[in-house]
Amino acid sequence: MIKILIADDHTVVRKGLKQILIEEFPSALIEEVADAEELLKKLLKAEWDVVISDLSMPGRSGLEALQQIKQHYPKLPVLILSVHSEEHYAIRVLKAGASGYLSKDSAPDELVKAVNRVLSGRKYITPSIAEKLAATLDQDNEKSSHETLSDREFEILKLLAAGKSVSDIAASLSLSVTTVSTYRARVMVKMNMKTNADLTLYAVENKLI
Amino acid sequence: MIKILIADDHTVVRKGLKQILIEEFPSALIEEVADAEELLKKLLKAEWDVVISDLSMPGRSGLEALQQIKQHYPKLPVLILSVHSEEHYAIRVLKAGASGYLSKDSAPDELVKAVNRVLSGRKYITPSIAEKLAATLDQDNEKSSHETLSDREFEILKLLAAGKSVSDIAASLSLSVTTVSTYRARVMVKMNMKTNADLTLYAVENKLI
DNA sequence: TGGTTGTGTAGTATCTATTCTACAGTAAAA
DNA sequence: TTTTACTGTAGAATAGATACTACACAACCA
Repeated sequence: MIKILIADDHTVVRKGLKQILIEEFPSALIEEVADAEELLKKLLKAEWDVVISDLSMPGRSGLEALQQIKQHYPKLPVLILSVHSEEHYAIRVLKAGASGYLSKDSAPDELVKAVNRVLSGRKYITPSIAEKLAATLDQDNEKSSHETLSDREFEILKLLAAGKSVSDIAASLSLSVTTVSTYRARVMVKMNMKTNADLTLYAVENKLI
Repeated sequence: MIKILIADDHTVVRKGLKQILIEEFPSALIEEVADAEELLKKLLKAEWDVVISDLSMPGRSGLEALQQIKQHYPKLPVLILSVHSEEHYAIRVLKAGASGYLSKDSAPDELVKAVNRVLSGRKYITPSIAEKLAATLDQDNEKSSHETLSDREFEILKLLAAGKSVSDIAASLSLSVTTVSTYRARVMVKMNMKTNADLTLYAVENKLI
């Protein structure tokens, strides 16, 4: 029996995914969790064949969760689901060890295809992601400046661009304010910017927010 | 029998919504469409008790669709669903005639509550939206909100939106920092905003910078 | 004409952010 | 395999921003 674990903070999305999967895998055992914490707990309690997880969840982010999963269960295939278009995340996510990246507006049969594929131990890469992958191999210099940021820095960039205060961010990520400020400073240097408004503008232009 | 029509371009979301509604209204007839075009077609073909529609769909937007629906079927209740937080859309959507506004991460029972409510002919307004509504009543809504600002306030708005710091502005205008801060606070109140990022976004949208 | 509202301006106390520095772990390079 | 570069993290001292309150003056309207 196939065991599938779904992690997403939106009930609607969880129900939808479950429905789609049940139709394709009637005999599968499918369970849901609403955040990264629960996800990690469930992994401890039982063995799973595949995890389908949202990228943006409250508390620990999906990316962090993914890294932890990969550390403890390197063989467990994880499919990452995201509201963001592939452009800005796919590569990052795959590098972190995901077996595939799907945007939330993918067709159901793409989901099914992806699940089947990762169940057989392979990766699920869409042609357009493959292209991006190839591109990053060629010239690393052509990439947009935010791609030179570390995961954490990128996370901070988005939050700042969206208008969150340094201390809010620190609180929500359980970091010290000064840490967040340090990230901010590094982002500013790397991206050659000075103010949060620059970040906001950049984020708008590049559809990061 | 209750007849519910769901419009959303994401299959996952449609399935999820349907699932939630079926659990609450087992005898209801629930159909789905994937875009505004189809939605309008379905409305022609049959009578519905409530429409639940996404705001952002390919082609014609949900807002446009809503306006057309309200023109032809003023009595048909429409619940608008959105990925955006209430802040920037709720009021606009309600003004266009929607019976309610729900963000996609609302809990399922909020959806059910909303549906029950609009089925009984009333509107579904969350407390926080109600507050926003009340706030906009006082204000002069004909002109864009920055026109209600005094000259000095507007000046500050532009400088802040461009990323200048409060103390830079104070220095360049030979004012006390606290004075500039006070202007900023007044701008925020008048424009119903919270962060400098909001100002930047507003300024970009309205081509002020 | 006298009350009310909007505007320009600040001070004090407090909260928030930044700078500069540091350190450990890891990945990459020599 | 040593060295170097980058990343994640934070503290102490300092700089910067905000809330709250206040006040004068002009305009408006009753």
